Amino acid sequence: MTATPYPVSEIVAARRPHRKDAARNFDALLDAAREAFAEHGADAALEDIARRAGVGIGTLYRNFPTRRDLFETVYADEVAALCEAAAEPTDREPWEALSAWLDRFAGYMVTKRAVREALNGESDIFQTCRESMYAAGGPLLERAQRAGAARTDMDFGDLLRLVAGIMATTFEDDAQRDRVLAIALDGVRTGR
Amino acid sequence: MTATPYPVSEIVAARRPHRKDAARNFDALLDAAREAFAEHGADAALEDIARRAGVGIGTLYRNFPTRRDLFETVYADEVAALCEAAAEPTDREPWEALSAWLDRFAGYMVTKRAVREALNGESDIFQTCRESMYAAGGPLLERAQRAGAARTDMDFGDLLRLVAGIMATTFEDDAQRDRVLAIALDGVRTGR
DNA sequence: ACTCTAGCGGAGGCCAACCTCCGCTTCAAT
DNA sequence: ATTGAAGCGGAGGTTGGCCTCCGCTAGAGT
Repeated sequence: MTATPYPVSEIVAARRPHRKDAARNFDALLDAAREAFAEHGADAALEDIARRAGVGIGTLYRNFPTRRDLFETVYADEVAALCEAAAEPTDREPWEALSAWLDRFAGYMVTKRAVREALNGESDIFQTCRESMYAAGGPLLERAQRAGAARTDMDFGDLLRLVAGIMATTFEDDAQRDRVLAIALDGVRTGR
Repeated sequence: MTATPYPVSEIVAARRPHRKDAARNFDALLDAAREAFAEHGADAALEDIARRAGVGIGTLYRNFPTRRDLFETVYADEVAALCEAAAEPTDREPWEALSAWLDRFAGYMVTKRAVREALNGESDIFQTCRESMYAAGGPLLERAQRAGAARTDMDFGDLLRLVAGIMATTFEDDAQRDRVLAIALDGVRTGR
């Protein structure tokens, strides 16, 4: 529970209202939106989100004047959590540490696909998210590369997209997804 | 131009009307839909598709009573073309032949993402498509495996999803996409 | 306790896309 | 050439999500 170590964490904090009831509604809306986007994709009905959160549609629009606003905030909130996960100190092997974080990243991406494609890269917030993400996860790859455990002709962006792409696909079952992800990561790993 | 070598080819052929004007409209609608789906995703407006095709909305609904019908037919049409590409005889090395076909597959998937996610696996036609696809492309992988050029602890389905997932993601530029795809395929390749 | 203001909620107008329906047109079989 | 049936198209009713607006509620400072 450290204080906003990444710029992306500020994005949500800055929007959160001060009054108690308003803050509660804000949180409820964010939760409801996350859930609805995961379930129905990017074009989930805003009225449904308000209903899930137990607030009026007016309250939703006050907090998030546009659909895009809501997307951005949900997304930033997720990314902030992910960054904090990467920052937690670990005593694991370089490859293990990287691979464990990628698993976590993969888990988030399963539900975040819809949001990502809706914002489609044309957002300021996107830039901030990317920076925070790189700051948080990049060192994990670099450490693995220095240890000779990961190929050096790729960068962290390549790696994220590789994993994100695989997670965005539907598989027959989780076993197949894991198998495919493992094969792809075999292309990344060196030594061993 | 051989006669419907794969079951999937029958799907479209069976729907195509016999009267000359009707057949022309059917083809125009399919083209327009393919284009619209690639451009606007799965929720392209049907009225817009009819307009592109230069036919009335009534004609669209007569040929494709539901949105799903249209999706399925467009998708089946694409898959049929892809299967024919795999069946063309080649004198290339096993790995080269596989890899070249996967490139073609990748190209199709770029635009087909929307359709795939809309049908979301819950379609009879999907099953037929998969069978034809496996019949067409599976031998390419098997040949590479027998030649010791591809790992044997994966099947053709794993491979397709690996490629499909990567192609479904957005990249900074085509170079990054190619780089990432190459890394992933390094995980598949053996020997060399 | 009092006040005053930030915040609440949902009725209702707007609009865009869906889909039906039916009078007109065009094909092709005889 | 005739004719009847297959096909055409788009007007318009229907649905459902979007967003505004304003009278009411309840938090927080004094």
